[in-house]
Amino acid sequence: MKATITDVAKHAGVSIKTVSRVMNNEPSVRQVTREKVQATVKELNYQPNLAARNLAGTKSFSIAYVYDNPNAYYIIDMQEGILSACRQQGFELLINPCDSSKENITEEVINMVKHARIAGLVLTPPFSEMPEFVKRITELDVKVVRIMSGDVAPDDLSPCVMVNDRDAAQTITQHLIDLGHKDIGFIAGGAEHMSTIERYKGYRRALKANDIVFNKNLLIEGEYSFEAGVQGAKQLMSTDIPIGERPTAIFSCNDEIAAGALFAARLMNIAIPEQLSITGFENSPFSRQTWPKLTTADQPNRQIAENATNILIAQVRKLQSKNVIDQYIPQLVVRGSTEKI
Amino acid sequence: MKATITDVAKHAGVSIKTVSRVMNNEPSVRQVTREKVQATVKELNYQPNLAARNLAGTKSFSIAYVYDNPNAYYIIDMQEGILSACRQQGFELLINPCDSSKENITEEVINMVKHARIAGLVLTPPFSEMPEFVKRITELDVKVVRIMSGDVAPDDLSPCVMVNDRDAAQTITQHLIDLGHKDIGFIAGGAEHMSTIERYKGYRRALKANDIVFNKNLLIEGEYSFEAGVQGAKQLMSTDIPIGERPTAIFSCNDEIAAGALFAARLMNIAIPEQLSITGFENSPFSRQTWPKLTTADQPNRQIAENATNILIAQVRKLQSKNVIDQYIPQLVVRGSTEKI
DNA sequence: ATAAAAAATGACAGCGCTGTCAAATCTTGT
DNA sequence: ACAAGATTTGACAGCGCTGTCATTTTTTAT
Repeated sequence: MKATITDVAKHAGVSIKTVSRVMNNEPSVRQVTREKVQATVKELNYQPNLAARNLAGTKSFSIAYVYDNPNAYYIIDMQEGILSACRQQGFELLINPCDSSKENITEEVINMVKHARIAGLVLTPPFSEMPEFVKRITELDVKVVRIMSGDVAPDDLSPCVMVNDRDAAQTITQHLIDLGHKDIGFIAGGAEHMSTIERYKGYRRALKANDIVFNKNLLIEGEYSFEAGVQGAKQLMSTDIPIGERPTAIFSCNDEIAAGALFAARLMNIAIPEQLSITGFENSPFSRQTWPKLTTADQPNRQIAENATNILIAQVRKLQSKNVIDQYIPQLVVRGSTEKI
Repeated sequence: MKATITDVAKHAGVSIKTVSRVMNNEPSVRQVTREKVQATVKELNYQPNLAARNLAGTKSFSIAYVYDNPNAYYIIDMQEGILSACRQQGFELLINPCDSSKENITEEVINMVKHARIAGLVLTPPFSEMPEFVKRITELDVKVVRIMSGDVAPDDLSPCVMVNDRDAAQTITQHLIDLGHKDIGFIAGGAEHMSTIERYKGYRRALKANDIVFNKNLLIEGEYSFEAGVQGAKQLMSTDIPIGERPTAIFSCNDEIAAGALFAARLMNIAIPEQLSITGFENSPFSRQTWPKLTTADQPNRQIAENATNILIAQVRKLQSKNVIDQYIPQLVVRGSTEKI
């Protein structure tokens, strides 16, 4: 029924070992032989049996996705991207929900990696941003790829796919400035997230580029939640503040915060976007579930994950030894929550 | 390093075949022998190698989760429940995001099942509620478990874990009635979802039980979205309707709709819960991200999925041949969005 | 107690592949 | 043209387990 390596070998008139060599991109196969085998593989639609490979060889064809993130939409997107790359390359995906705040989480993941004979790990925040954790993992005989916020890799421990939140945040802020806003509030996410730091830097950079003096009263420290958005907006738009000193726009560190800010504005009878522009970040379903819909920044999570996984697999297969660093810049999506002043 | 079946056999003083029999719960092993082996297994912390099992045997130890659902929170919960059961029972989980509206999705899934030699499938809505699809799948040599809305299984094709939305909806409605509400609006989800039908039935049943006449002007057909909630609430609370005829409470078919309704109420300057009580369903993160927080119904998705998977695995291992039907009733969670009239 | 039937156990091949190592073939320099 | 070396190819064992079937042990019937 399903073609095996023996079938391919017979059809191609070579030994199974030669087929094995071709399938594993090993050297010491003449070009003509290689092509002959590859043609047969295609003809018979041969796909190596993963169980047999894992059993026979010392190599592994398992990739694990270790995650801990309250944002289900993000996880699902990532997972599907990773899965897509794995399927295409004949790897299997093991998913591993973990609690990153757990005392001995590092040991736990290390055990898992050893026990399940994992070839590579895909890491997203917060794991990708835990230096000690990453260091310990990379000391093992496992390849790692990190997806994280920033423009350059923090070290050379592994390939990285960087999400340039800074540039994207600058673009969003510039969008507000272009609309005539000068007093732009900033509601931060949790300071433990690199993304918050990066987005803040982008915001500051845009102000600077436009010679707008930063007003620290417009900065609200918060966390990535709806509630924080509500509180932040209330604080920024408080009636205790003279009208002229209230911001005319609010940069929220993500869509959830923005939704909260929008909500608060509504409570305070502030018209959006007429009296106040609000921006989000992430282009999550949230950003389409508000009224007006949120101007935000879109990052193609699925694609980022697929790309990262391909980089990881290239390392696992030793096709690439140096640590590739890739970068994505989230793109501005203009919707109804921002308007000219 | 890791114990193999040979190690266990040697330690226990039996042949590997006997160990194999014990591991697979096969008959023809004396009780004393079985216990001796089991003790050794525990002592050496032996776990059968999945790759070898899949390779050698005709049986499979792979469970697949086929899903298609826009609600990421639901999927993540389900997935983690399924994963937990699989881990405990030595099965592996393959995840399979699919597009249920695709023309030939049935063929696609069948191919996948055959190709990957899947032992069992976990199905959630919408797949679990597609009779033709389920029928085709169960004709294969694959076990299936369905998680779906209802109180009794629609047929005997597979074991089912039923989520009794009807009773839960009745409880929610009763809660509103107990608070003194008589004019209770109902904003439906998509009619293609069993859950919508069931929740509607529960709502009607509660009215009937309290001798409240159903007013069809209070029924809004919608879909599971924030926007539908906004529109539904606007319609129900329209100023075109004489004040006395507007509802004093709204039953929304899920939290997302409820969040929309809440939003609309805010727009119309209707105080929640003073002037209008609103209920959700599902106890999703949504229900905690509104102000006031939503009164809703909680279903332990993770646990439901774990339980369903255990039932599935029991079938796969032939420990259970008749189709177990289990039932969960979502529980009322009272929060700030409902109040005495 | 003994033969026949039933139950328990084990020997061994083989699942599809990779790793090792030996054999065959091709290059190169003279 | 030929040996020495380099490259390519293949034969075969074995990964850890299950399925088949033969063998041993236990039970049952006489």
